[in-house]
Amino acid sequence: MEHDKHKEMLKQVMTGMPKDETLAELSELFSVFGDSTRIKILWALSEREMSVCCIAELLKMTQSAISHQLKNLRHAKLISSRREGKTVYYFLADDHVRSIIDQGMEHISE
Amino acid sequence: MEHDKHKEMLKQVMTGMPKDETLAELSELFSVFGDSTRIKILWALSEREMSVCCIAELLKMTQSAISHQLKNLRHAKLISSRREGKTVYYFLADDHVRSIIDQGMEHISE
DNA sequence: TTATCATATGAACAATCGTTCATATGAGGT
DNA sequence: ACCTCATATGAACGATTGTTCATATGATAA
Repeated sequence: MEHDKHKEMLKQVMTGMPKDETLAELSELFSVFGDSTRIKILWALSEREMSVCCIAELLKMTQSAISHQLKNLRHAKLISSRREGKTVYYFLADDHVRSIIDQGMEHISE
Repeated sequence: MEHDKHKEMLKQVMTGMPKDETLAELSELFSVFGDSTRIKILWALSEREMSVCCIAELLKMTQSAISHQLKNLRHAKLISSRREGKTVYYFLADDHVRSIIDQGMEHISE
């Protein structure tokens, strides 16, 4: 029957799909990339590690705004930090970050 | 001087950075992936093309909610559609989509 | 200690977002 | 014409988000 084949098909797609929790985690990851301030920060850090005020100066934004966003990025484990005296240097946690950005770039430029 | 080297460094990072418009476009792309409903839809469509009501049934969500999200995905050029009688079938616009998702998946599973 | 510089953080605000509900459009079928 | 099924859409709602402002913490120097 037609209806049975339909249900069969839905079931098949369902079983291939990762569990809700995983997909939620995935969308959370992408939403971190979904803000231009954070993208700029990530890009800057992919060039070299930087202090908070340096990033703020580079992006012409408030130190507070940057600090808040660094918190988000740190929470998503995309960046790490290192303290040297008064200043804190931030850097990319791994190079998945850059490859995700590059993949997105590739999609845009077509 | 120390201060000149700092400005030099900032300038160098700036020149390497894509222009604001591009980064805004990039973050908009990622924010489309930044919602679990949309991720689920994209995943489903990466398995096979599907009608609106089929997606709604699969995700146990309202037809309206799905339709609104399909609009977002279509606007981001991640999906296309094909009409067959009364029903409209949606499918992935290209396979960048799947590779972006896979890249994200790779980051999560570590 | 006190002063200063670098960074972090909490509250408040406007703006954006995803869903729901009601309704509109559009394409058959009778 | 009418009815029905599939899809689209506008308004409204609560929820989340990014920035600002004010203030707190933390580290160094005097």
